[in-house]
Formats: sequence, structure tokens, C-alpha cells
Amino acid sequence: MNRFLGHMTNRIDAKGRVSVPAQFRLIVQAAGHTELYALRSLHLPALDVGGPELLTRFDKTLESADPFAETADDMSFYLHADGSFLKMDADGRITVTDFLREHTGISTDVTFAGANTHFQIWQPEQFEAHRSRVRTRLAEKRRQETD
Amino acid sequence: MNRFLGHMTNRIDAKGRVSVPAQFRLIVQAAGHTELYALRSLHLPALDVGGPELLTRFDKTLESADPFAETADDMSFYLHADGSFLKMDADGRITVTDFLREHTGISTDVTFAGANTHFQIWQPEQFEAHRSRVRTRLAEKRRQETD
DNA sequence: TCTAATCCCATTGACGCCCATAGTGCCCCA
DNA sequence: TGGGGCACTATGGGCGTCAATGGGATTAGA
Repeated sequence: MNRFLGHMTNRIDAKGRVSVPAQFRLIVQAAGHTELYALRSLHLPALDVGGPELLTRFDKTLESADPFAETADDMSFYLHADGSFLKMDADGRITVTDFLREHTGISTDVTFAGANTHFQIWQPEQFEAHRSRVRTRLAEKRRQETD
Repeated sequence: MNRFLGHMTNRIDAKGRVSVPAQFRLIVQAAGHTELYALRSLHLPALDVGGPELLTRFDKTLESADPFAETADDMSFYLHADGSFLKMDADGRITVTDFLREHTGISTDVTFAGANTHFQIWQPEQFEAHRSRVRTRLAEKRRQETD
């Protein structure tokens, strides 16, 4: 199964490293990568992460999708300046840099959340909060529709 | 027979495993799958479960939705981050993870309930309670209509 | 030279894979 | 028609493998 799915929380060790869940790691490695590309989400305190090909994919998505994007330069700046590569070591761990911590609020634990074609990195409580907000919104919407 | 029908309760063993009812298992295996896709129901303390094609089906409806709507993001998050694959072992058992327990309240026994195109996983007492609530509601409705 | 990143190895606990057994229903044959 | 045996399900458990984590040693960079 080659989709990023489900979520799990791992601990950051004394050296600031955290294991990428094997499930997710395998998908990236199967594509022949040992690096991850991480991008700060625009709307959420989370990072969108995937293999390096994610960069080009996001490039395309933004071009075609966002009617308010001002220029190609802006998009390129966003993708490159607000993104970062994360090297995985031999054991499949990444070091949690300030780049990650600042945007997410991560301190001691990291939640990895699947998003089909890529995955996200969250501070566990933030993830939980977002999860329940999403559930509430969807339940509400459903209730309106069935009325 | 390719519909999920009826309900039955199985015990969780010391290693946290539970047999998926053969009836249900056969349907999934006939479609060539050894994995299940589970999703936490929005309005019930139960999980909706089916073969991986269940996710594919949901994904398709997502694709056709408006990509700018917040609902699309919410749905994607709900389907992928709040969903999970459950691996069946050679004997057709799944391990009951915290992912299942938290949402359903399952501890020692699991009730599997058919729902036509998929099935549900319940904590037995919750299932029973829900069942009688549904019966009451239906009876009530019928009474109103015949008045 | 000192700090930080990288490589390598150890531990432990969980999970997958395998086989065993008891209970039950079904079929077939006497 | 009734009994024996076959087939299969649910359940229990042994054991090896692997993932997550911790930490020492070595290298690179400031």
C-alpha cells in the first residue's frame, strides 16, 4: 500500500532526533529517496512532508490552483525559502530543526499524519485540536445536509 | 453473497488480536485484499471498515469536489489522517490498537456489524445501546405516520 | 578546539508468521 | 435416520524479526 495513511506519535530523543514511522519511510524509500522535503503549511501549524518530488508537485498545484497567487516569483520563493530538506539517517530518523519547531510548536514529541500523497508533521496537541475541529465541522455540515 | 450482513461479537486475546468474522473476511479476501481500511465514524462511537477500495471510493468523490472549499481539506484530513489500515494476519485476525479503542471504548470484546457495502466495529454494549435506540426511533416514526 | 552532525551498535518491546487445539456444523455413508 | 468423520472457525501461544529509542564513537564544520 503506497499511500500515506493514519497517524502516530514518536518521541524526540536527547539528540533531537525522531524516527519517521516505518510505514511512511518505506513509501519514500521505495521511490528511491533518502531525503524528505518539508514545507510550512499556509493555513495550519503543520508541515507538509514527502519525497523531493513533492516540491515539483506543489509547484504545479500552486500554479494551477491558486488564483490569488501574485507572481511566479512569489510561488517559487514560497516553495524554496519556506521549504527545507530533511536528511534521514541510516535508521530512518530526522533531526528536528528550529525550522520545524518554530512553525509547529514541537518540543518533545512529533505526530506524523498521513495525507494520501504526502504526510504532515504536527505538535501532538495541535494535531489533536485540529482533528476535533475538523470532526466538528464535518459533523455539522452533515447535519445541515440531512435536514 | 457479497454484502456485509448481520452482527457477531468476538473476544480479544491476550495479544490484543481479534478474529474478523469469516463471513466478512471472505468478502474482503474475495476482492483480493488482506488489509482493511478503517475510518472513525463522525456521529457514532464506531468504526466504518471495508477493503481498501472503500478509501478509493471516498477519494474519487473528493476529487470531484471543489478543491478550494475548506470542506475538501477537512474531508481529506478526515479520510487520511483519521483513517487507518488494519492488517489481517494469516488467520484473519486484526490487532486492536489504541486507534480503535479510543474512539469506540473497546476493551475485551468486539462487535462486528454488517452495513451492506461495509461493516462496523463496536464496543458490544455501545452497539446494543445504539441498536435499541434505533429501534425506538423507528417505532416512534412509524407510530407518527400511522396516526 | 569545541560543538554539532553523522555513523554505528545495543536494547527492548511490539508485531508478524507460524502451528496447535477445541468447539461446531455439515455431509456422507452405513 | 443416525453416527462418524471431515472442514472450518475462533482462539491460544511460541518464536523470530523489526521498529523505536538510547547512547558511544568518529568526523566535519565553525
